[in-house]
Amino acid sequence: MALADPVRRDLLRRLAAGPARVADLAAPHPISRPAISKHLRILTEVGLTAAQDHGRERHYRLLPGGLAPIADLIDELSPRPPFAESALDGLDLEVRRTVREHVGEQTPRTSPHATEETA
Amino acid sequence: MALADPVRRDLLRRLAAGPARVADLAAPHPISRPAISKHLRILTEVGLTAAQDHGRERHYRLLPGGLAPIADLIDELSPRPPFAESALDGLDLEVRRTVREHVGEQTPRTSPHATEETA
DNA sequence: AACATTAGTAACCGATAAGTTACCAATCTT
DNA sequence: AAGATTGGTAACTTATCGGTTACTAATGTT
Repeated sequence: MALADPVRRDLLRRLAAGPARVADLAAPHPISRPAISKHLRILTEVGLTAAQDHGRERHYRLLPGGLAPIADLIDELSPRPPFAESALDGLDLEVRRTVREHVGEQTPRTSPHATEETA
Repeated sequence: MALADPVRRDLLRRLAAGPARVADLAAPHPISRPAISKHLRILTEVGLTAAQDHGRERHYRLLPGGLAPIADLIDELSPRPPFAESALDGLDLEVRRTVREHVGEQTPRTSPHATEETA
């Protein structure tokens, strides 16, 4: 994903404040200009930015539409209206939990990763 | 970023429909179960999911709050109300463009990446 | 008690990604 | 026209990532 890289996110934030030349975009970053160039290419390829040449400089700007796919994903992952099924699953879990509770047990296993709750 | 991987996005979509066991989460994917385990660890580390043990099975569920950071980013990148500065930059670009227009020029350079507009 | 099932860890491998330096092209400046 | 500025490409290096197989632990089943 294009948003995966912190440098790229930074570039986008900068561009959210308006178009900018490559040199200006690169300035705040400790990495080489070719590296910035690559990031800009990636952002452009996925439709998040676009460029316009003005003589020897190139102005990049944000294409807000490019965010749509991610926006879609996040609300696809927000079980807002129809959390009916979800609620049922939760009920199911609750039932099983309650049942096991009455037999008495602990759950160690091989130090599982961040199991937080061991209901 | 955790959302960078398609498998992970799939797991999240599945979990959006309610909690699930690891085996069920792994089933639709052609990759090995340890690979799924890794993905689940990553998702859990960034706070997108959580797990509960039920005997020998482990139920993962979505933690909707985990999406906040990305949600924040996307609307941070949406120059909605204060696009005043942006508008000014655009104007500036337009001015320079217009000026150059009257001198006559083409812009080839070394086959730049997806320059689209060469105003 | 023996076996099957569920799931995590360890160690390793190949591909990808992000960075570097060196170089070139085009445009502006003087 | 010479030199400086701007920005992209090429080739390479290294670190990270996603995957694999082999193994182990714990729980459930018969």
